[in-house]
Amino acid sequence: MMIAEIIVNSSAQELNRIFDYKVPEGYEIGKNIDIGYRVLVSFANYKSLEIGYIIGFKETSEFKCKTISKVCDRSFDEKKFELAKWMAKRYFCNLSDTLKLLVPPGTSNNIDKIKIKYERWARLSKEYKDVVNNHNIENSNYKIKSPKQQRIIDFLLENDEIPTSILFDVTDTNSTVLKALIERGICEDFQLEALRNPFLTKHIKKTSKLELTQKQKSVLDEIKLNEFSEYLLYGVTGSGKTEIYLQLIEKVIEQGKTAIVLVPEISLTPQITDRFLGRFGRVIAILHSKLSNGERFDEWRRIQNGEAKIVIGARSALFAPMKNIGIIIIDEEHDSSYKSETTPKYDARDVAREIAKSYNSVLLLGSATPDVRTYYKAKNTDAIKLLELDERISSFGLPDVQIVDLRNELANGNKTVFSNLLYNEIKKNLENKEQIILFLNRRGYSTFIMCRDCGYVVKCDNCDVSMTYHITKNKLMCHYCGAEKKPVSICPQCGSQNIRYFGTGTQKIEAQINKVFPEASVIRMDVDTTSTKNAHEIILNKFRDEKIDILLGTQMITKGHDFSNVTLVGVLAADSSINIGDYRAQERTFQLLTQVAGRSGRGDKKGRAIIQTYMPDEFSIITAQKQDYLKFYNQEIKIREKLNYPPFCDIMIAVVIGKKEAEVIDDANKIFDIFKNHFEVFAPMPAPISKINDNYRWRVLMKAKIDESKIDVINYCLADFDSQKSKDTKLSFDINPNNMS
DNA sequence: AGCACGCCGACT
DNA sequence: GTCGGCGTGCTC
Repeated sequence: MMIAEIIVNSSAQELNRIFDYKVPEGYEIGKNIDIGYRVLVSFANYKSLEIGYIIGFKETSEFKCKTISKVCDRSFDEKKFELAKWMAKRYFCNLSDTLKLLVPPGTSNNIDKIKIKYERWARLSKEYKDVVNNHNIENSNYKIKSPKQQRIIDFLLENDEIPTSILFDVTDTNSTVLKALIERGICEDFQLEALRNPFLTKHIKKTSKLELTQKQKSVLDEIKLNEFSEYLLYGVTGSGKTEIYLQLIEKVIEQGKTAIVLVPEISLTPQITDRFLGRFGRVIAILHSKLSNGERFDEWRRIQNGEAKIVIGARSALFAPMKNIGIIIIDEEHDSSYKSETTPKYDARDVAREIAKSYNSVLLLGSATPDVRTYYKAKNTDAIKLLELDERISSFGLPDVQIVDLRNELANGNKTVFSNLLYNEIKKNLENKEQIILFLNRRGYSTFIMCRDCGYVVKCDNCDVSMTYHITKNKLMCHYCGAEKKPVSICPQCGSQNIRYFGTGTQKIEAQINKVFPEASVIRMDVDTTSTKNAHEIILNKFRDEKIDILLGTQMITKGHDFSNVTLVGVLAADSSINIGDYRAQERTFQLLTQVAGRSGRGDKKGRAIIQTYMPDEFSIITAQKQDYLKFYNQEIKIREKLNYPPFCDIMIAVVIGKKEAEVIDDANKIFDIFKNHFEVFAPMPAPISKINDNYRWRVLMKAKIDESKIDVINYCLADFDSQKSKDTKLSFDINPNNMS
């Protein structure tokens, strides 16, 4: 009697354990059943069968076991299983939550929903071909009178087998004509598995290896394949990082290995995928959130059967069923999309490191503006090797960046969103038929209080963090230490009463452009205009091909696009990212501004960028003007050290969520009591968004330097809390989350 | 979690 | 009487 150990597909904490089931007759381990197989089992008194995953076998069980109802496909191998176990522990979630990542996305809850797609093909019958080969057509009963039928036969003689959709298209016929031929025994039709193609139909220029500069060559030589090591490739925008990726992957493929390339939310960067497609063709699979479930399923299958050797995708592409991974590349490694905000709340960079270790392969992080934590680690430890590319390949170098102090504009009576300088430069570009990108960072919902005369922003006395206005309490609060202040109506710095909260959206700007520059054509790109499939690509292609004058957008326009005719970039307000109430505010501002400025002057003309701001003295803005990452880093790291922020510690955030505020507060206090014995814990306080969907949210913030042993302590504390907590509350727990909840 | 069982109040 | 509200308990 063989017993299989099974994890059921439920994220309920209570069911986060192994259940034993009998293996049905006729199954043999290693042959048609193994660790990683997906099964259907009868579970509790559920009406329908439950999905489960086999994670082990044994001879006997202390329970009287039910038998597995159905053995499905194999979802993961043992290496992936080890990874799932590691992740469940490292990210404090159920094994079923991490196992779910290993099956094709969209199939974890319903296996039968996605089906293999079939396509109808046509060919000539063997009998007919025989007759043709013996030149007996004229004498046979296969003589054709209909010209349409003749066209199909001629085409099939040329092409052997062909999907009917193409056949009908080329020969201008239809299925009735084919049907007649089939009835006469001349043609046959058959079904073939079809793969859905996620690429927008377009021709991609085949590209070949570029000649590397001396700097690129030495970087390439420093990366040693076939052993685990982690590298940070710090290279200024336009320094040729992508070509290094391409040549590394080429080497890896030559060795018969595979490669994973992560990019930030891939649908935003068609240019990167085009470049990979142009070099490698369809050995590339692509995985991202905008794919339909069917497309994703097919890409997954192409990877599984070995047809695809290179995967490009968002963070979840790490879990594609690749074998023999030779390199993992994470482009724009500082991007926040690499950190998952939903369970399991993993950081793709940590998971990638774990995978690279298990395959003895290389992890390469690339960025022009590395995460301060990554750069610190590369600079101060042996864990990451630092590689640098400090020259832009374009002969014009980095764009000229000018800063406009919006306080002066206001003082001079200019109440529009365009400073005089930006207005004039836009005019110039419109006259010269050169394109413009305008960027507005509308990120976040947090409002902030600022003096329009002197630029003063209310900050917490204890932390270097701007304070957020809480309307329910009518108070300003610090999201880090919980300090409160009364809202100010008079500027404490200059005494002005001209105090306002800010928030302007791209739509408003679009209307203003139409008014101020009626002669210009504008295309807007933000969440509202890119909800449909391939919308990003369509908008960007339109901007490029139809020579639209101005591209206006949020974050999403900053990533990896290469428009040679863009010579002016305008940042309408650089402040909104500084005042987001987060210790990473300066870092994000610097990254954003550097990236957006880098969009300018990528062709054969010198680029310019204009940054409008109320805070021209902020070091993130000053260093972004010179695009001087090292100067920014050196200043930022000092502040982080002084205030004990990452990389000098890690920040843990526990949020208790529930309908009854008293229970929520009670549980938040329990968290505080349990964790205070092991960590530096701040007193519970309402989360910055204190109520969502009628659920109260209280937050407990902690600081600690996290290592493997601390992970054990946290797991122990969480289990302790779980045994004490109210049934009606939920806990969200995350280390170094993107936002402070 | 998801589902049934079971114990009390309101309604044709 | 019984329909149905949701509190309780179990899942190999």
